[in-house]
Amino acid sequence: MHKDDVLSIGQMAQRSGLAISAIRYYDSMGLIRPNRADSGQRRFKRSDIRRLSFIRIAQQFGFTLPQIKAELDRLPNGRTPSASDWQRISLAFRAQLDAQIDRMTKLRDNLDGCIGCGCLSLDRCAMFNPDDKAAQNGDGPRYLLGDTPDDI
Amino acid sequence: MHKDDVLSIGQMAQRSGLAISAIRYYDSMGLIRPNRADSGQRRFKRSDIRRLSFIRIAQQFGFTLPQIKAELDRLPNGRTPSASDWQRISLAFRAQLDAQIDRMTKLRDNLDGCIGCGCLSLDRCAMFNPDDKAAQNGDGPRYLLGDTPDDI
DNA sequence: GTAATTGCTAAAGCTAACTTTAGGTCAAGG
DNA sequence: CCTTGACCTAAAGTTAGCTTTAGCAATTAC
Repeated sequence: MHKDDVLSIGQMAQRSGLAISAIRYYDSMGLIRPNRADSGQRRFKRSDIRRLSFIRIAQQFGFTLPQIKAELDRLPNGRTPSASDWQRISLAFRAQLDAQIDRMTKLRDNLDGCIGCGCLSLDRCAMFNPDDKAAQNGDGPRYLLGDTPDDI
Repeated sequence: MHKDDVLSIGQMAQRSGLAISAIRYYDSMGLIRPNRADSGQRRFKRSDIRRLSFIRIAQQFGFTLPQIKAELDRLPNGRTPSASDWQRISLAFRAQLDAQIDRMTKLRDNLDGCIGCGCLSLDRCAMFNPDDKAAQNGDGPRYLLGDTPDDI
């Protein structure tokens, strides 16, 4: 009953939907640590499928592989995420996601204000000057969408 | 009065906040087409500052340089975006942005449902199975966060 | 028993959007 | 006159996250 609990890399690829090369890459990065057969072939535990799923999801949330590795490394004894681990981790995911949505939404608000506003000054336009950098460097007013007399 | 209307690449970098190397790169990609002095140095028009600003903003919206170039190329005679150009273009931006926000929001909804749901099946969990791929490949039920008897 | 499949490693290649480096030109200041 | 600084090109390097290639070993199928 425990013979089939060990999976080859090809089986892992099938079950996870990842490419074999990707799994090997994760191994090289230390995100998974499969055992090795005497021949040198990788032998995965079933629970490693979960690790791979976890990696894919974390990537969707915009985390880098080093960040994901850091999260996995926090789990004692290299175990795969349990339900309570998941709860803690998902809160971090949620924060990351909220930040991204927030950024996008602000961008959209700026854009919406900009579409109809007719504001043509680079100094004042929130779209072209989101963090007010241009307003600080004192190069004088510049024009964005309207042509300055000199431009014509 | 028209002497200062021509800007060197260094002045462009200062005014746009971009690195000189980036501006040269955009030139090599055909996103800007500055004139050249007899010496070979690039001579920019004031309105090119607008083109650079445009590039930066479009990038924020997730467009690639080839896409941005395509948009700029649609402007007759290589002119910089006018107010009405901007209105048309910003609608495309808006669509792109909405799609991204939508994607993120769906992800967040999945996550929220997942945090508390205790759903441990890879088959049914929306988070780990967003496009129902796993449900199709008939590998039988697999477990994600709960340990299968065999895993212990 | 042999052929096909699967696995292994190390190293190079890929994409995007640049930056860095190396080597050279040109205008202005002291 | 000479040096400094801004500019030039072509080519190589960078980062992330992989994939591809080359060359070889082990496993599986018939």
